Amino acid sequence: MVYGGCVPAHRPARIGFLLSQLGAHAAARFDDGVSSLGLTPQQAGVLRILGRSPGVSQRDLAERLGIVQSRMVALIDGLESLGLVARSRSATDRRSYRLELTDAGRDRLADVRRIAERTEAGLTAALTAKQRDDLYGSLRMLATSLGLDEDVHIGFRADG
Amino acid sequence: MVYGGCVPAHRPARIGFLLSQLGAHAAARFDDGVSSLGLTPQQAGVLRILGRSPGVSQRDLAERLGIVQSRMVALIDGLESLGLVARSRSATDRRSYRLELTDAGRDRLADVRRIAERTEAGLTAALTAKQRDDLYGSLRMLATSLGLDEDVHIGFRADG
DNA sequence: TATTGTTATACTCTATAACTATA
DNA sequence: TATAGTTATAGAGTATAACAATA
Repeated sequence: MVYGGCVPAHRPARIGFLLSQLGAHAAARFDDGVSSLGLTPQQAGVLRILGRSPGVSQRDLAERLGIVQSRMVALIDGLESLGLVARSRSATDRRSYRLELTDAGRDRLADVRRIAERTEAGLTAALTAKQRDDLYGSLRMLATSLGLDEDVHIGFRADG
Repeated sequence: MVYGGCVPAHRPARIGFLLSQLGAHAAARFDDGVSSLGLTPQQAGVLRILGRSPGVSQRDLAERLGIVQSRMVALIDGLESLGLVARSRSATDRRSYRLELTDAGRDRLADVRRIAERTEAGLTAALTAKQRDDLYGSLRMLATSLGLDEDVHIGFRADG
């Protein structure tokens, strides 16, 4: 028995519930933050991926974000009309676009990262630095063991 | 400096993202489970609360679950037609209902708890018992520090 | 006058499938 | 024939606000 004595061997299942509850809360706080930039969490996710992988197509992007191709159209339309993303035709396959951040898009991505760090700080304010690192390690191990991709994130939305 | 050396002092914000990602995954797995019982996660949530607090009104229930009163009507209608929940008029205030589990409802609640434990086991299979307990402690501390209620759970839904 | 439960309506978000242009 | 992008439409889920019965 590894249990330290303060936790019953048949403790009710709570980690799943807490993860779901905290995850919804974290997503809502991030939504609050990017809303102040005039962005949705989905738009922020597109900026993040384009920052790391310039030149991807709408189809690639849709697959990485776990959404349908047809939804990507309006998503990129919006970012393009904000001047944050630019479409150009691929030289090798004229059916597909090369998507890239504009200079303004790179600036906005930096804003998004600041928002993410501020959200993170607000979430974990009650933890010590060691607790934060341990938690990060456990969550990473969980995500890896469950085969969750670094980008794909079906649930990153507001939910109130 | 408390950092152990393996984590940079300016590590990017990831705990919020991981919480949101894992939370969505946990909710989706729980949804899979209760779907096999013919229930939605919301219906399962109602059963859970009624198991602990028999006799509450629809309004109380709506507030605890963080949803609107008007949505509760169809939710209870469904559970009533499944024979899992019973409405009776309150003796002291004939505007409101007393909501209670039926015998079948109690049986189904036991099924839901089994599903929750199975989901939990699947989620945390990669962790040692000590890691599980530490993680549980950290998540509890987070939820408490953020003022998250034990019942209210705006994000417990499918998301695919 | 305020509150519980109810209903009707409208709105948001999303997937599906049909369409075009290129390959 | 298959694929990238596009469009139109329909469906699910939701909140909003007006209503009846009771306090």
